[in-house]
Amino acid sequence: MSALLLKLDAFLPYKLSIASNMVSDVIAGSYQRLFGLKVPEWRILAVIAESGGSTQLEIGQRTRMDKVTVSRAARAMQARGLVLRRPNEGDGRSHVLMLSLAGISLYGQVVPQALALEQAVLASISASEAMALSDLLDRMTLAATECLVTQELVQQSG
Amino acid sequence: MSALLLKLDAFLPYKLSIASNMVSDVIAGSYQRLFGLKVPEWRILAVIAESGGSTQLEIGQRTRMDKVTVSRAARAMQARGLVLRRPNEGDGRSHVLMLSLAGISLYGQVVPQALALEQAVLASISASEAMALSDLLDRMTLAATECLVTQELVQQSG
DNA sequence: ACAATCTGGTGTCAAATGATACCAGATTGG
DNA sequence: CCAATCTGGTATCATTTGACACCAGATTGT
Repeated sequence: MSALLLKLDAFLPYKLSIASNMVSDVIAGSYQRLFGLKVPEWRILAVIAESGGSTQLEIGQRTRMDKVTVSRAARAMQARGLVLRRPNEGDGRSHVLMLSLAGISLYGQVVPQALALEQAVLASISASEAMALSDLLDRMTLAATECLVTQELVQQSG
Repeated sequence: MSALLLKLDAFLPYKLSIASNMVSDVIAGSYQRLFGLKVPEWRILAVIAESGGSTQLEIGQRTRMDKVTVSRAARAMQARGLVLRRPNEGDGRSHVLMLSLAGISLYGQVVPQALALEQAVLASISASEAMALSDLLDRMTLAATECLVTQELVQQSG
């Protein structure tokens, strides 16, 4: 029928999207139900816990989330008492976000759940396969990033 | 600091999400720019082209898109003259969506572009690695689907 | 030091997405 | 048959998401 063949089920970007959406649904649903956390919120929790303290800018760069998304999620978590804002000594415009005791405690509950979910999703995948998958995802991310950059250049000149 | 260790950068669901979003951005941007097609629209185009004719229900099941999303995208494509609606002889409630000549023509342009983008994203990945990736994504999708089902059961009984 | 510019963060608004209610046609049971 | 229920599809509404404008504070050049 068509000059070139395209089987949607074999099209990798499509499969990647389906897999990611499925996994995200599982994770998002679980965190929402158990902890009342949305995805941006739990990402912020993770980043702050790892770093010990970050500005919103750093969080955005690290997680590739929009700065508006970060702003909203951070305020919600502050309102819930999970996150504290300390003035940033180096720059009066930004603040350093840190976990409160409640935030640390919640993080302690979230981590085992996260690892359990990861195990569930990787149920049928061996450790070496998981490492290979991780590497392949990195390479795809890198290649896609380069595509995006050149696209944006075209956008500007066109 | 934390009882259990969680490195966000090594957390596979997170990496999967990042990779998928990057790739989706590349594809979505390209199709929007070149053909004026949004992701749901191009998926519908692909499904109809492969099947030769589908109802919206079939498209939704096949692509896991919400039926509302399918409905809107199908109407937009009909308005653009890419898609025709024929009454479904077996069921008066639904219609069979088919490609018009313009739709077939557009599909002919879209397919090579899709394959080229796939190649670009897979630039640093060998054919055998791509097959392995495809297989791993399938298994993750399956595992996540099972998780979702059990979650929904919990939701109901709780 | 101060004018001009730049940047982190937030408010506002528009577009996208999904849940719910609803309608027309189909199916089932008496 | 026809009443009751079910299902494909659409309209409506609430929520989420991102683009843009804006503000306060920082940086740079003279």
